[in-house]
Amino acid sequence: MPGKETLPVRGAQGDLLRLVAAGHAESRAELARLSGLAASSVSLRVEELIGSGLLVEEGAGTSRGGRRPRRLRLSPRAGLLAVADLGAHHARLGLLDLSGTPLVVEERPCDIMDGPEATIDWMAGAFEDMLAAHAPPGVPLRGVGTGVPGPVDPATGRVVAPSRMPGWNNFPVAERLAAHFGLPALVENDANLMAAGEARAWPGCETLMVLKAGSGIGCGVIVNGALHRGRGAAGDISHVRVRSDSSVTCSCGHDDCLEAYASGAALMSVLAEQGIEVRRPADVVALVEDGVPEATALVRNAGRLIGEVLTVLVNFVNPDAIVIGGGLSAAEPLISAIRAAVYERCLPLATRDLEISTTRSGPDAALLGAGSLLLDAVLA
Amino acid sequence: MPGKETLPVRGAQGDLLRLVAAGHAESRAELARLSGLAASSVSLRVEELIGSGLLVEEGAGTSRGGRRPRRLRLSPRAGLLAVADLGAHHARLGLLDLSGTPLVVEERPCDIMDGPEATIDWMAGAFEDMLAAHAPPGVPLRGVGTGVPGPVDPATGRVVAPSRMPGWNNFPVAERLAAHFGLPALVENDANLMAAGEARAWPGCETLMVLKAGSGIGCGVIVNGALHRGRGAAGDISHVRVRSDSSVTCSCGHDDCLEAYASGAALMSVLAEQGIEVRRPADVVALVEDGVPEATALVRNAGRLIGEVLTVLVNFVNPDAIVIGGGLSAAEPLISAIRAAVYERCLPLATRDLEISTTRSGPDAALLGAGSLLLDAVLA
DNA sequence: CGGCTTGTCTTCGATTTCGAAGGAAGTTGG
DNA sequence: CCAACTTCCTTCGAAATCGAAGACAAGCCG
Repeated sequence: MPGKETLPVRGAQGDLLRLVAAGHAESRAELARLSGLAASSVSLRVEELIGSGLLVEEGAGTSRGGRRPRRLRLSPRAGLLAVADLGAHHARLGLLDLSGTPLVVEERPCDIMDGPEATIDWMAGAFEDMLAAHAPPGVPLRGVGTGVPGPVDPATGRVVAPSRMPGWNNFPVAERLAAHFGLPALVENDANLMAAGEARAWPGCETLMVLKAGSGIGCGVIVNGALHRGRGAAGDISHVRVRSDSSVTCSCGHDDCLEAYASGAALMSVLAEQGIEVRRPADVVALVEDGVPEATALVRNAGRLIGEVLTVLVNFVNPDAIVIGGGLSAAEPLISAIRAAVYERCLPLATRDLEISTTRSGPDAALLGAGSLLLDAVLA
Repeated sequence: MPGKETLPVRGAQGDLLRLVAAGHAESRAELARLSGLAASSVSLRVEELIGSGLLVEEGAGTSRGGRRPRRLRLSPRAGLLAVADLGAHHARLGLLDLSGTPLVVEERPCDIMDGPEATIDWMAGAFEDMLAAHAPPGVPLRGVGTGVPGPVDPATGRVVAPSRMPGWNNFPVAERLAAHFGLPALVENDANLMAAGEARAWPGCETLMVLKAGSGIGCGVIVNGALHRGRGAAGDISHVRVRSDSSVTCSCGHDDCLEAYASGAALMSVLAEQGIEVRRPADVVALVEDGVPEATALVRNAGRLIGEVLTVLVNFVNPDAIVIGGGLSAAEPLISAIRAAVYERCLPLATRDLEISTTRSGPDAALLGAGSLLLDAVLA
């Protein structure tokens, strides 16, 4: 009976379970090092966790010069997480086991303009479909989480002043989800989720900036290994004023915001003015790959503007890496223009070991991040 | 015999001592809440710490509705810290007890241009003078720390690529100090020390940006209550490109750095060109207070430029407060120009509860910060 | 004043954790 | 191949920690 009841989240067992689930530890020895507990205590608790079916021993790890460790994993039967990443016109949805490994990921069309009530109902229905189709019998759902394309107040789980989500302002999304499933629920900005997901793919990097370049421009920040939320808007770079000859007024009311020049939406509207039909950021990438000069020039300029904004932040934050994801990140000229700007203008101390590259987690980064953060809520 | 021997830094006693020393806890009950230990265990360990003369009970605190707590303090006889803040032409030096309370603070002229060897010898001599004059007999020195006006590699305690400290590059300052006194030693950038010092004066603020506006422009960042060091240059804002009509080349080799327009040094050189004699940032403040229009306009412009740079960082980091210190911070027009720029251009979510004001810890902020950080080294 | 509530601190048996010692299972290097 | 070393994991008595119960000391309030 693998933990149909509540999970052991308190005390030493909970600590050890968290370390394994978060992917920080894979063996009793590692658990001892990271938890600060004595090796003997770790063995005792791990034996109990295996006994209750939450952990499983799975083969041997690689030796570090001595006896090989016996690898520990979270049992796939310990529970499931249902996660989603809401976009403007479609959503990715997934089921993960408690170690964050996806069982199934789907993309379905939806429309957040229908408002929060309808969208949450739709999402709940989609989750139930997926559970019916893919969840092994007897494995309980432990938590639900979703990303939204707007700022979220970390204290309340409410969406706050979202520019692309009319009708959602101050709606208690997390509360509703929690009530519907009777489970811990998580709501977080989509770029923040991407950052949390990437963080697991960049071991050794304590400080990370993860840029989401899609229709909008978002950024998530990992500081000291943890997501930095600030007041819910942390990581915002879209409304930074950029140096420009012309003058464009942004939806926020100010002039010359980065978003008005370098977001996917801005690029698409310029292309449309030139009579080139594009519907999504991926179409822009396709134009660039086809060598359409107008598109390439636009994308390169967007990269330069983004890079100039990043220089300020790189000097200030000194990240270990900048990760670029989102629909536009597949466009090479964007990446190279960002790299050029950052390496040219930043302090040598800040760029000496700085890596700038595209996502390692791919399109599921946000779902993985939702799993990672949701785990903290489930095991707490 | 109040702990002439080594301090108990390991295990529960160490944890409790740290909590009291850092100012987080003042009673057994608070210690129990913050340490996670059972109240009974806390009482046992506290009794031992009092027995060994490290803690003292000092009167009663204020009731929170029930019995009044018996206040705990670090014994003034538990030990001393010697701390310094090196500037270009003068240094502040102080002796603190282990709870960070200053016994004595002095300002002495010195010249870091004499190079690291001479300066460290000078500092050691000054510390020994002060100890002889002010240290109660039998109270041991537990650690030594200093701030320097340049970046410091957090891993090695070496000064790295300092623009205003020729001869210091890569010099192992911390190592030398530690060797000279045979004690834990700390070396840190001066703005970072200011930030660590201010952090203790802003309880409830998890994320803080502390600007040091003096001859140069520095900034220290507190994220989640801890100093964010990055690669040693974190918090740098002096080499951000600003929007400007003219074009000035900075010492870093790039054009139009903030430092070249808004630092105290830059203001002084402009005033000098106009035939107005000034020798230190305080003289600029005096001119502003005397209503000299050239000085006021210059300072206000500097504030605007600094504020525009801060807008980017406020949107990104979402600090709870921006604290402005350093020699120029006494100039009202600087503060109000910074406020105007930040409140005008930042996202409402980021500025809603943002406080922008001058230092609460005053001119000793850096010394207090050195004490705070040094404590971690001493109790570790 | 005397209950009532809230919060602080101690006592003591039950439980958990520690740490030293040792066995198990590898790697490294003659 | 064997000896020396490393790392991983378990065993078992000693020591620290927990937590429930209660004494103690206030503030609150009629």
